[in-house]
Amino acid sequence: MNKTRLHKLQAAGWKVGSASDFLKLSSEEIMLVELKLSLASALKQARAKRHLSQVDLAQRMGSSQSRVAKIEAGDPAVSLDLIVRALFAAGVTRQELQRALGPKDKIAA
Amino acid sequence: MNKTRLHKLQAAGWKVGSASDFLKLSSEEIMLVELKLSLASALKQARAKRHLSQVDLAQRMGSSQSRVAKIEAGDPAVSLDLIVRALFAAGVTRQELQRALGPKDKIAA
DNA sequence: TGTAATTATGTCAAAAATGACATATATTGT
DNA sequence: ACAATATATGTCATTTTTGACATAATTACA
Repeated sequence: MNKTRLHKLQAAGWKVGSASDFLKLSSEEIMLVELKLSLASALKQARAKRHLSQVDLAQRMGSSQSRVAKIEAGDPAVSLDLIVRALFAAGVTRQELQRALGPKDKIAA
Repeated sequence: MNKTRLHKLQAAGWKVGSASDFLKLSSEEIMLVELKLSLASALKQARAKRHLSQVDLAQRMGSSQSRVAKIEAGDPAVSLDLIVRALFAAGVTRQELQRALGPKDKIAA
């Protein structure tokens, strides 16, 4: 998930200690991962609610079944873009997406 | 933004008409673009509110000033992942992110 | 006005993500 | 148990995205 970490120095030096810097970056990455997992979960629900198979959804979004499976499995090598595209393809509205970002994900029948 | 479109046929054929299929894909892509633009806007606000320069933010997220500029400019070749990472690096909470997804983006002083 | 700081734009090699495919493993209905 | 159907997992060539860098344009402030 990280890149060419700790190169820094673009303009001025130091700004943040290396230890807290490390922790900060980690926590932000954790937030992103958690966000993705929430949306992956929301996708599973949305797809189930509409009785779509992974193949169906893959067709709708111009992707493949295996990729849909990976999205729902929370595969780290899946972009947020793809997850959100899947949600939209599954018929999720922006408002529903917003709700899915909330603390408690309600399971509507 | 699209890929190897219209290859289809994974399992069964047809499922959706090509015309409405085209429109559907377009509308979903539009939704994604709009979402990105909203978040780009939210980032600009968040960064301004905290008096961070693009260089500051770039350092915080281990990226570069030019990339931050591109995020905020709504450059289509910027991933949702990067946008959200920028928001988190700018100190935006998940709850605030949720609000930013709402219909009206309130401009808090 | 100048000049320092900030932001915008373009390019590119390297890194990451993608769709497609094969195939394994459930799950469901008979 | 069997056969469909659905989902999971692994691999890989191609496409997309990335950070870095150069540099232009804009803004702020003396």
